[in-house]
Amino acid sequence: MTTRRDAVHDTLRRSEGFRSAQDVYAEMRLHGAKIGLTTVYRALQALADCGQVDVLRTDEGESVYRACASDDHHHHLVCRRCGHTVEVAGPAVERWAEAVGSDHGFTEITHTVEVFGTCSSCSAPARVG
Amino acid sequence: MTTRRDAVHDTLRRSEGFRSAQDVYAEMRLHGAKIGLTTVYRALQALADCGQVDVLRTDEGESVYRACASDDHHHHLVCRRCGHTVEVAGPAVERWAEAVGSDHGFTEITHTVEVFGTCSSCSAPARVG
DNA sequence: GGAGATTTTGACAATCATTTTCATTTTCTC
DNA sequence: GAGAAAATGAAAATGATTGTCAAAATCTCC
Repeated sequence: MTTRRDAVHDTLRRSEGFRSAQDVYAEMRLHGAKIGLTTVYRALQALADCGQVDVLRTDEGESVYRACASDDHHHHLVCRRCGHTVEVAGPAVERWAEAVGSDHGFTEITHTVEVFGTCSSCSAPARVG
Repeated sequence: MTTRRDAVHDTLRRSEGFRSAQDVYAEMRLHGAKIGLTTVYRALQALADCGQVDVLRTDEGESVYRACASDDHHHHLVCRRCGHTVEVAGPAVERWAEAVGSDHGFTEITHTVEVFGTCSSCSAPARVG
């Protein structure tokens, strides 16, 4: 039974940036979906576990999810204003992380890399008057 | 008045890896310090605000702090087992992040980069028998 | 088609790090 | 010292997330 999970996945796919569980829940309820918050959390976790969605932690400690287009390992360039997200590859970074780790005798190296900025739309000067 | 803050900072400096506020608080109390949890939180935040300690978020959403040797921008190679931490520079990564951002029209670019692994001590085969 | 087993769901309570509140204490400032 | 301003901390509040458990949905085998 994946109806609920699919519904959650769909909601996420319709979103542009990263969304929190509470966001997803609110949006689904808004559109009339009959689903509980607990189920949204479980679906999101399940999706994250099987790699179908990416997870990030906000500065406030909230987990946010995104249904990314790319299945491959990639990173995110996220607008800190509107949340607009671009998936980016960074082979150089992958190699760097691996090298840094093994240089220091570390094994089973993983890394987290996220880039934040203000996207062009958001950095456009606010209309005055 | 910075007595408390200094005490917190000192405790952190004596630690090898990243420590949570609760950790720091427990350790200080253990050593007889008379300080409240609230104050530890406040001191840690203040130290982080003025860049005297680095902050990370664990997978569990806990904030962990570290008094780093380097004042300059740097990243961390953290042992996921024992927490042993190495401060590493990554000029190539800085440039990459900047380039990725501006390529997509983003400004005011920041980034988070952390590398995790198992350090040599921890990956040594466990003694059997 | 149906009985019973299994899984999923979701309302509610519990957890837990962190933050607020607010009265008390400490530390200036003059 | 007196009074103002800042720091402290105990306890309550917050808020995301997780656990509980009974009800509902679904599957399985006859």
